[in-house]
Amino acid sequence: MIQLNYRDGRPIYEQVRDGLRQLLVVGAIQPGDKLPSVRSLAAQLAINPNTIQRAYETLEQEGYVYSVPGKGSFAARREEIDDTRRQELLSRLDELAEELMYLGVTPEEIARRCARAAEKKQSKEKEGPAHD
Amino acid sequence: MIQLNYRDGRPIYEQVRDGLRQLLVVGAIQPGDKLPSVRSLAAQLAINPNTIQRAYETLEQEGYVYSVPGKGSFAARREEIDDTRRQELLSRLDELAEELMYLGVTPEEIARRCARAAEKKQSKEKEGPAHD
DNA sequence: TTACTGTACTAATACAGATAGTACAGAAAG
DNA sequence: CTTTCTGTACTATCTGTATTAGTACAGTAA
Repeated sequence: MIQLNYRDGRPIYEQVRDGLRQLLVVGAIQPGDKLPSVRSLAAQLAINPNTIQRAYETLEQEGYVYSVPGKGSFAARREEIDDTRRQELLSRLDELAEELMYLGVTPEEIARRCARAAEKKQSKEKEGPAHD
Repeated sequence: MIQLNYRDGRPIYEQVRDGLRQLLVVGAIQPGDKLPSVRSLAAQLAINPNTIQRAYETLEQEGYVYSVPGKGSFAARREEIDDTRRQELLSRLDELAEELMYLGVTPEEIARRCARAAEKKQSKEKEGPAHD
């Protein structure tokens, strides 16, 4: 489900967080789906449950998941995701585009790559149940 | 010249590295220009020279600057910058666009932001001397 | 020579990531 | 109710790394 890389300089909890977010973005985990429990995922990845919990905490702050004590953690609907995450990504996009153009990449090339990513997403898109 | 933020979780040498790279990208530092020496910049920012040196090392690996013992560190020409940096940025762009569209941002909006960044760059662009 | 430059070490400190262990409360199923 | 799962909270401990401090060497230029 998630691949850890101990040689990577990034902390484990960040790798778990980014890995789970990626599963949500590509649709491997649908809105409303139940995520693995803190303890089960920790056992599966052979790491400490506290590390998993930290990853879930940050994902909950971003709005990607919500947790219910005693029940579990679940994938949120896209509409529920906090706008601050969107704004942060847009800021990163500006910096990224600016540096890419300094390196000689044309705006057309950048737009082309974004469009290609758009095609990859249109092949999915289903409806997930609400969580109320 | 560079603003340090000790509350930020990022290491100081990363803040220095990113700050210098930003100065290069926006054209505040032109190709061929001499960068402040390791010791002077360290004194200016009130940090240890070793921290500055580490920032310069990584910028040199990326190809943005080159250092000559006894003379100083200089901004490289854009053509000299290693292609691995370009490829890494393009990969990040793909992930960024994918998540942004998951959050409801349209490809048109993404392209519009990139175009705006392009306009900001066209107002500069001069010629810097070579370093041979 | 003198003073600057980059570079390369070592040692010590401080902080964050990660583990281990324990504990508590809510939810679901027997 | 009991059992078992769930998320959550807290402390203690170990480890790696960021950072500082200090020293040293070689190349460059006035």
